[in-house]
Amino acid sequence: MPGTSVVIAEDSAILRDGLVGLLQQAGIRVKAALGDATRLMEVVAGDPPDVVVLDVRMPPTHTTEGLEAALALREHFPDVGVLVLSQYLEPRYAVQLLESTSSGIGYLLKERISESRELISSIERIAEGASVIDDHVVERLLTRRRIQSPIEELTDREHDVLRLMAAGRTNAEISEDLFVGIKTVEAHVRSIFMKLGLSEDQGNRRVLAVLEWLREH
Amino acid sequence: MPGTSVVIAEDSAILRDGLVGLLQQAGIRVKAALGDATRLMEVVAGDPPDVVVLDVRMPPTHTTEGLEAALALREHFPDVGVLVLSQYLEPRYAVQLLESTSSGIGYLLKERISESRELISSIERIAEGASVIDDHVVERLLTRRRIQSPIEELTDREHDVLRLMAAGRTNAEISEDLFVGIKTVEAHVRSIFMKLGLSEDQGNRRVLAVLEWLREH
DNA sequence: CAGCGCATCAGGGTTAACCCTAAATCTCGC
DNA sequence: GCGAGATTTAGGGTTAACCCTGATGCGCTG
Repeated sequence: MPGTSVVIAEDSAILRDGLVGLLQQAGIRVKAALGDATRLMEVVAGDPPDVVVLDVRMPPTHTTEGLEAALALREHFPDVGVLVLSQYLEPRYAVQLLESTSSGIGYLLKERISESRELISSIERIAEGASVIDDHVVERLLTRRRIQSPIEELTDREHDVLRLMAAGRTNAEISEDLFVGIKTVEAHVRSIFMKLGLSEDQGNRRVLAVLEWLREH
Repeated sequence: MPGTSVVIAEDSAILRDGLVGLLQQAGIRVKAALGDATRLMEVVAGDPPDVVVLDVRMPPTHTTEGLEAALALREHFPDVGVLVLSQYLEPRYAVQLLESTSSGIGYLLKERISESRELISSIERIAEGASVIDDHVVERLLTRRRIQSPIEELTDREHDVLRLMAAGRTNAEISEDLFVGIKTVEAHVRSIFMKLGLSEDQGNRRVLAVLEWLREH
């Protein structure tokens, strides 16, 4: 697949340089290599590549700029593939990407790209319209669905209470925080325990509920 | 400082390639670029560079291979500088490195090397025998010393109790686990609260103690 | 040896965290 | 409107998690 073209957006100079080198060596044409996402849209608009390769976290806030850029790209340029590189295992981002579209999307972990062949083939498959998701991410998603945390069964209010419990607040403090009675908080707490399967007397349920909450956050 | 020579050990092909490119472009001679630390010692022994640049986490276990390699290098080749690149902020590693020697050591965060100049100058300063520590790491170390977690003040037994508390066990269960009386566990718990500064009646002390424990583990 | 910290536990408190039942709103979809 | 679920709260329990005081024995150190 000679002639595949890409635009890179990656803030780390080392990684950016490494990507450019690897891709060019593989016969892929690098149209641009940006250090942030601010000018990404206009660069792509001016000279659309086959695939945009970008990092999830980028300046200025280093949170989800890359992801937002990816979603915006898919909206305005559906024909341009997007390969998101992530430092960590963040299935939520991958899910959000997959929900936005169904093809021409990739989500790979940087660590996993020990073999440059993996990266090259991923880009070429995305250019062809396929989707490439890191095995680790897929596995996590599948196991999550199976052993799904019952924490998602909680209502909004119960979430509020559990969040404050996880912040180390007492029931009395939580009732003040939420402007409700202590009895109400107790009722929510009991409901939380039930939904989390902490019914019987084994272990400190309050701590166990907090641990469960922390596992998801 | 023309003629500075380095050996690179970095498992990510992208980063490794990027490093080689950046350094060569800056006039630094790259004697070797390895994907893991297994052959690092013999490569360095065969043709000692001025500086070895390596990642903290590397195959096969991706834990502290890089760090151990760095310590081993300092021991056998005190004249060879070592620059450790870390993905995350892990002050412990930096401390361990600093304790092993006092010069020719560097510890930088990958994210921080947005400017390649920073990397180049760091390598050259290390080649000259200086030490380079990332500002963020230094800051964290200093603030840690000041607001040092009082969790280290705990005795062995108190650690046992807190660990079980963090596992969601009740006092009664802990007393069974440790083969002591409930009153003993209660005494330890009270002592833990006091040492962690959770004396006042604000917040659920048990949960807060667990959170403190989790922060260190 | 005298002192100190640690670990152990008793006895006797207080209270926050729990359970159960019951009931009043409110919203929402059918 | 009517049932379902969410949210709210009362009243009246039980218990685990706490506090305080005091005591014993052990090992280490000055």
